[in-house]
Amino acid sequence: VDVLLSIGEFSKMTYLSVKALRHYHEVGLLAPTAIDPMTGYRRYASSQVQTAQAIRRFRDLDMPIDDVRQVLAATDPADRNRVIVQHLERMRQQLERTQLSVASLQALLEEEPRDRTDIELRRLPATPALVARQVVAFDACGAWLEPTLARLHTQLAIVGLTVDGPDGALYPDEFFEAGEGEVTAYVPVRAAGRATIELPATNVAVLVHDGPFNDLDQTYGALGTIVAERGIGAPGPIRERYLTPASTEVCWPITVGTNQ
Amino acid sequence: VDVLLSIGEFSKMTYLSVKALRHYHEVGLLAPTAIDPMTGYRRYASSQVQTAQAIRRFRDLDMPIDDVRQVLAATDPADRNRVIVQHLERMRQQLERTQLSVASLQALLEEEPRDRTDIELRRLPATPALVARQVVAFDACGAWLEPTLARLHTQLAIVGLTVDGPDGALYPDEFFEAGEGEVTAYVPVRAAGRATIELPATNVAVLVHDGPFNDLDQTYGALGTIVAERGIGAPGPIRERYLTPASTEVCWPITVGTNQ
DNA sequence: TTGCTCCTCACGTCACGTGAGGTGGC
DNA sequence: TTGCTCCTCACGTCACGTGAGGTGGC
Repeated sequence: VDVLLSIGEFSKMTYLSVKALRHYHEVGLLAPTAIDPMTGYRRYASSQVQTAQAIRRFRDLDMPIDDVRQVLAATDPADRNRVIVQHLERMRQQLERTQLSVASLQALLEEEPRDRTDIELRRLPATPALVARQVVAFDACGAWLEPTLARLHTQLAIVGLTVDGPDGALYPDEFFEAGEGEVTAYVPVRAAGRATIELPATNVAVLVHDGPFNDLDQTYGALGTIVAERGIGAPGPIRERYLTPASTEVCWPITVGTNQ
Repeated sequence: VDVLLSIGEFSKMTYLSVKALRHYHEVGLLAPTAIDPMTGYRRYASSQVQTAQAIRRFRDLDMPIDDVRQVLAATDPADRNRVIVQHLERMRQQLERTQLSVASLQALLEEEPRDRTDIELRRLPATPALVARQVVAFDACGAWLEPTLARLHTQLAIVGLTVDGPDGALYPDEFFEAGEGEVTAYVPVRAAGRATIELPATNVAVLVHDGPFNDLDQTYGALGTIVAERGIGAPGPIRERYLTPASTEVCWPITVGTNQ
């Protein structure tokens, strides 16, 4: 037996507010089974309770409405599970980042800020490298960079090139200023080959960052401040060189060379 | 030495997008140190980098801008820490809820839905009780209910009244339909006293929920469906009775008594 | 008849992002 | 002069919430 329920009854049974139900109808996520042609009253079938509860649970986990729509539309249960698992995985990563972020923030609030003056002016020579370029959002960068560098190393092995120095990446201004930009991940190689590109030489101010990536902003702040104080800033992408998992060189473009 | 930075330089040093910086200026969260009167160009002092980075970290944790403003405005470090700790505590609870929610969802997707027909029609007699009423949002209810019932028990002991049955709460329709409503938490007592109120008698359909609170929606769905199928629904608040930590009676108001 | 439930429509919220159109500095 | 950075202003986005003004059913 399938009864028709008023929006109020349906609301109590699904924990969805009346406003939310009307919204889901409007955007086509969950349409009532029947609509009274005279009064416009929405009538929901009791068989819709399960679907509505699933919607609420996904929304509680901040799954976007479009994704929820996909889950519900998937006739193939494999498709459905794929979307759900993907979202739960994103959630898990999000939780992890949040926890790291909280820990880092608490440490920051307790510590004295370090005075960083150990910068070095250096000329980065032209570097042949295997590269990968991609427009990446600021928040999505970590998740992109790691597998991409791994992939480049695999390619290197296949082509028979030899690694010549630490991995790195170039970040253009708009990556920071607009929150999205074309990032270049690279692995330097000993000899140029068909698949390689030459990164141009640049003058940079370098500051080494030791510790978790979450605190990298501190090094950017310190380095950028020193460059600005000396008035030696130059246009061009910022480069990061990943010396070890716990140590990163931040290279800020400047006008003068090492001869200063 | 305190240099003035363009919005683009400042963006790179703080990981805040230019759009975000302009927004923070507009809402008065972070004003540039100087504004070029001719061009309108914003100039940020290098000493503002720390503040801006703190803002970004709080915003990364979804702290509302108004709360961030409070943190920054707090001259008293004790005040400041209180706001931060409060927010981190909210974050922690949020994470916990999310994890429970994910686990519950995964279980739900694997299990067969149970067919619940073990409902009982019952007349709840008029009940003298010590009560606490409060307008509570749906999402904030759990956090309110538990300490409130504990407080009522403390009061009881002081006044010398005797508990007479399990704790409970009344939830009016708008609590579900608008996502906020005046919830009544109560502890039944043996004899009415100056501090007690009598809950009126009602006829209800009862379904027992066993298991985590996260799955309570399933019981609401099943019970509401049965009540609707039989066409015996009546106006009035829904009552929950907390038999044990793992077992809750959901009582849905109906028109008929136990004599059906 | 009264109160209750439900309806639509327009606008608000939050924290920005998008994009048009334009200007200053080198 | 050209390209680059920066500016304002108006509107869009997302998932609803708010509130006005009104109607049907018992």
